[in-house]
Parts: sequence; C-alpha cells; structure tokens
Amino acid sequence: MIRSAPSSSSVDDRLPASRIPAAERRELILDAATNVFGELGYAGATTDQVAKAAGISQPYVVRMFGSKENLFVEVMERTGDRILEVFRAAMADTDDPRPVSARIGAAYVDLIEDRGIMLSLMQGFMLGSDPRIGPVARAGFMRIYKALRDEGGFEPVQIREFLAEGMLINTLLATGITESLDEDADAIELLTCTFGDKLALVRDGLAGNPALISSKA
Amino acid sequence: MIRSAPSSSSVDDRLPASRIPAAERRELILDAATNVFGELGYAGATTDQVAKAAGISQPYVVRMFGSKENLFVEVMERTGDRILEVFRAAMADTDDPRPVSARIGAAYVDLIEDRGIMLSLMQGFMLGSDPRIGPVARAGFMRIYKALRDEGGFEPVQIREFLAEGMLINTLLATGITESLDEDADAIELLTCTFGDKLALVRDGLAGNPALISSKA
DNA sequence: TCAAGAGGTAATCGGATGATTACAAGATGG
DNA sequence: CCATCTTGTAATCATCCGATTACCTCTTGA
Repeated sequence: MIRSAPSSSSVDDRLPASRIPAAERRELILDAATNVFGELGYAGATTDQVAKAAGISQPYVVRMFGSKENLFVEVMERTGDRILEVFRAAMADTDDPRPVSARIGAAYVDLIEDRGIMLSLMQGFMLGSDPRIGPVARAGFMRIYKALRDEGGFEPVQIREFLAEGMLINTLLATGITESLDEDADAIELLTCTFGDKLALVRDGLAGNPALISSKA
Repeated sequence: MIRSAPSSSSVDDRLPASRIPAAERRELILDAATNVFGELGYAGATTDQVAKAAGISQPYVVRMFGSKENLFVEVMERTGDRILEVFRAAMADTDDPRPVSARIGAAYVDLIEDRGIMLSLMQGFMLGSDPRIGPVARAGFMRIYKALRDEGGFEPVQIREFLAEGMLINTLLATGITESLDEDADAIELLTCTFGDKLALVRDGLAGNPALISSKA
C-alpha cells in the first residue's frame, strides 16, 4: 500500500494517486473491492472503503463502474472466473498423481489463502432476493456445478459433497472462527477435522493478509 | 397479516395497530425481523421494513430493542435457540426407529420449511468481522457443534459432514436456486441430489411463505 | 373518576453514503 | 507547443435510514 512518491516527509499525505492506465487501475479496484465486499458484504461495504483500499478517491470508483451495484456484479463474475480457472487447472494437471477429487480439494484450500475470493462470492450467494444480483449469484453457482460435472467427470453426489464442504469452509471463514480459535478447544477440533494438516496453512494465509479493513471506520 | 379490525371498508388503512401486551408484540417483531433479515441481510434490511412486516411503526421497533443491532443479535440468539431445540427433540425422540443421524437430518429439513430461521442465522455467520455481531455468530455456530457432539454422541467427522450439508442447503436457499429451478435441468439435478424426495416439501414450504418482502420497496 | 402507566404513532433530525458536477494536472500527437 | 484526451480529485447534492422527541389513546386500579 505504497502511496506514490512522498515528496516531502510529512505535510500532506493526500497527494493525487499515481497515474496509471485505466485498465490497470480497474484491476486494482476490483482487487480491493473483492476484499472489502468479502468482509463486509454488499450492503455493509461503502464505495469509500473500496476507494481507500484501492488508494484512490471515492468518485473515481463510482465513475469507473457506473454504480456500486455494477462493481459488485463484476467482482462476483470475476471471482467465479478465477475459481473455475483454478478448478480447471487442477482437473487438467495430469502430472499430479493424486485422483482428480484430491486435486480439486487441494485447489479449493489454495483458493482460501486469498480470503476475499471465497468470501465475496459467498456474500453474493446470500443476496438471492436482489433482482440484479440474485440472477448473477445463481448463474455463478450453477456454472461451477456444471464445470465439475462436465469437465471433472464427477457424479452429482460427489459434487454435492464437495460443494457442501466448500460452503462449510466458506462459512467458517466468514464467521471468523478460523481466527478466534485461541483457547477454544472445540473450535480447534472442528477446524482440524475440516482442514486437516492444512490448518496451519489456512491460518498463515490469513495472517499474511493483514486487516485491510479496520472493521467499520 | 390481518390488520386489526377494519372498521369501515376503505378510507384509511393506517389505523393504529391493535393494542397487545409488549411481550407478545416483541415476539411478532422478532418473527418479522427473522424473515426480513434472512432475505436482505443485516445491513441490507431496514428497521422500517421490519416494522411494516410486523404491522407497526418504525419508531416502535427501535424503541423496543434499543437499536437495529440489538434486534439482530436477538434474532440470531433466538434462531440458534430454536435450531438447538429442534435438534434436541430429534435426538431425544427414541420412538422414531431411525438412527439419530437420520432423525437430525430430517429435523434440519423440517427447519427449512421456515426459510427465515436458517437464512437469518446464515446472514449472521457472514458478519464475522463485525465487532458486536461476530462474537455472537461464532458462539452460535460452536454451540450447535457442541450440542451435536456432547448430546448426540457424534464424532467430529460426522458433525462436520452434517454441518457441511447444512451450509450447502442454506446457501442454495439463500441464492434462490430453490425457487428459480423451472426449466433449469442442472439445478433440478443438484436439488434432487441434495433434498431427495423432500424436494417437493421444500418447495411447498417456500410457496406457503408468500413474498413477505417485496424485494426492496 | 381520574391519575398514572403502558402501548403506539407522527414528525423530524442528523449522519452516512452513492452519485454528480466541475475542475485540475499529466500525457500524447500533429 | 499547444490542443486534446486521459487520469484523477474536491466539493457538493440528494436520499435513505436509524434514532429521538413529543404526543396521543387506551387500560387499570385506588
């Protein structure tokens, strides 16, 4: 989060952001929005929080995407793309000697290291009753289902079990149980049972992702 | 949703709500809030929507609970209580010849007939980063885990599988895939695989629960 | 019968927030 | 070198929404 070139050492921190191509800025905003929406939800997040996380001003966020709603929809479609990308890579990786199911499971855990991706998608899933976001959320979910079935060669039951475990993982992540487990033996038991030997990795992934959002302010 | 005594047949629908004891009104508000928060999420719902769903004025909602936040916390604790209640009843029902696991699974599906209960709790799970709601959400989740383990005699792995399937069901419910499945063969496949012969029951449960919330207005 | 309390609302306020407008400053090409 | 496009901001607007205030109307019991 480096703030352009700090000309003098103090005075005013609020110099204009460094000029970079719009396409590139767009990606930065989408990255920031993915994290902010993932933590706070669509309605709970503000465009100003996204802007600050991206290091630019609030009006720029709105102008680039037209509206907060458009931004969220793009975030959802983008996270859906990325997840499918990772799954497809895992399914195609025939060098890995493990069965496809194990490869995809590992891919899922890898995805979790970036909290925002799973959480922002999950936040979208919770908005089914929204007339604009709902259809996108449903399409995003079914798209993943279809890919696993048609490209992974899984039976519906296998996919259901896989998705179920994924939704549990997402929920545990969203509640923050993965972070507050100090001294709570029960939580550790559940998390160990869910993540197995990958638990440390999950926690490290989170630790490496410092609090981008200071809760509310 | 009967509006007190409709004195004359038209004129003004907005007579003051019927006078009932505060304790009773409280339950009505909590019921309404459970549905509204379940559909729209905490940040996405307004106290006015809750008030209208409960048939009273917005200031009354705020005054009875002190704040929107307090109301949501009460909704979460109440839904947690109800779910535990139903699970405990299922675990204790030794007349039912099925194994405990099957009884609890059936209990879960029964719970779903009231969309609001599962959805409002789920909406709470998504707010782990909120300083007030987060702890309540985590405690609520772990409370269910502990009850299943200590009172149901399950192994952690069984509980994880059960919870995972529950989170998938909640997510499918939240996206609205359970309602939009007309003509989408893939969605029907996934839902059939998830709910089995209970699918019709789930859909009927939803159909019997008419759109309490008109999307946004 | 008439305080006093309980149940309930209308009106309104103030802060938050998405959006708009107008403008500034760096790039770019002819 | 200067017109024009691109990248960006400050200021401000309009609206929504949670909360507060002041008030009204029933009920109750001494």
